[in-house]
Amino acid sequence: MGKDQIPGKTIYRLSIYHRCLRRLEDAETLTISSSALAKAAGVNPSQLRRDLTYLGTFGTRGLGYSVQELTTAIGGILGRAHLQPVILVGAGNLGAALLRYGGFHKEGFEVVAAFDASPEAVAQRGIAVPVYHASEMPKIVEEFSIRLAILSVPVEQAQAVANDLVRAGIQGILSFSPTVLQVPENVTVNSVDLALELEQVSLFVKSTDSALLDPQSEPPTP
Amino acid sequence: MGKDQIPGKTIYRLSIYHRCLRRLEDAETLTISSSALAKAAGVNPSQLRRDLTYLGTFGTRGLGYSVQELTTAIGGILGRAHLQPVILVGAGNLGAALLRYGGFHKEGFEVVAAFDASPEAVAQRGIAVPVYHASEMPKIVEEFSIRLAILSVPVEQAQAVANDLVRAGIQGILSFSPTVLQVPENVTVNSVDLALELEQVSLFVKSTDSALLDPQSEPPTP
DNA sequence: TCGTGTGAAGACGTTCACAGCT
DNA sequence: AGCTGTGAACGTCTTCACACGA
Repeated sequence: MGKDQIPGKTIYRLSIYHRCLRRLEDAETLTISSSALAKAAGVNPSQLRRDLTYLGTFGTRGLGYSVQELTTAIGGILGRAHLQPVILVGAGNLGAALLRYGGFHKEGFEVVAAFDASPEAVAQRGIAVPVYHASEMPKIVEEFSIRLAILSVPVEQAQAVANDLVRAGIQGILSFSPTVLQVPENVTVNSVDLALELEQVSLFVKSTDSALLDPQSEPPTP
Repeated sequence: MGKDQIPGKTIYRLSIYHRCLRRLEDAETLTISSSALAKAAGVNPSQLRRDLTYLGTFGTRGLGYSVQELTTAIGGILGRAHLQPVILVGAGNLGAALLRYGGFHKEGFEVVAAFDASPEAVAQRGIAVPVYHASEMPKIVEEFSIRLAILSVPVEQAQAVANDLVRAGIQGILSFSPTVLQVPENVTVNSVDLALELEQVSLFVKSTDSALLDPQSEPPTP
């Protein structure tokens, strides 16, 4: 089929642009230039323009882009029509915090249920989401046709629980375990390893005085 | 100076290899082949070997790598000699969870102090780290020569607090705010945007049936 | 004049494929 | 036979630089 697929990195940046644009909409800005938006998003202006060409032609030469048009165009690609349901597995320390985190909802996700090995213990205040025993997970995933899961169980259990999720029909996992999960290739895993991210910062800081590393790409300093 | 700098992406993977190797050490494995380690780390064997050439020659042809030697060699690059002190700013929902998170310590970091606008409110159980008022931050950063900070304040305050951190002498920031922080170029920022990461998973999941995106790079399915 | 859209160039990262050591 | 180390090919991403439109 069409060879005009959008590269993964562009998709990632489109999400960032979309965030910035929504903030501009709130500020009732009407138009913005590639360089201004690029600065807000922490990228090079050329890159921004290149990324936008995947959507078609939206800018007005000599003026910039219509904030509203651009927001709609990117929103169309990202498909934020309705709230995506998500489950969370492992309502421990980090998991409970994620349940209280408002950021997911703001980006169009609704955590509809949480699961834990001992749900009673999670009866902490401030958690509005129902917490079930882990054994109930497959039933609920099927009942509500849920495709996304947040995995925040201890490392030792991560692979086993991931297997359960895949078996239950989950197609995308956001994992917080410091392990590489082995899953079938039709399942998408995105791993956020908090300690590793901190380590990267630390390495690039040291690099300034020891000059051993290449201050490139990933850790951005915009 | 030497032109043989190690690329950022390789550094990132070296951290992953190091983790895997330590796990192998615990399991008392003596040697491992590039393909086995690559599988555990979720990368291509060629890539692993290429990455390792930045460290020199460590493998034994026909056999593989000595787990211990490799661990030491990578550890040397990553410089995990002693515990790095870190502060955390913003001990709210997510921040408090990070304070209780053991993963940082396991990777060689010690969160020595936390700061919040209302430290009294953070007098929750289970937090071993002292929590000070935000105004005390510069003093403590200087006193203990701290270079790294974890930033987990609400979005609206993120840039202002980041400015404070930079002014206090912090050189590396791990931020959890969904904004691009503007900092001087001698300061490293690594931004972990939880909602964005979840969104990426969602987009790559949808891509399987709508076939619009390029299932490439970033979201790994090893 | 200002800022977009884009060919072309360049830098970077990944993977192949195989020579060579054990 | 097995597996590393690496030249070379390939593919991807980024940036430059400038023509063109408003």
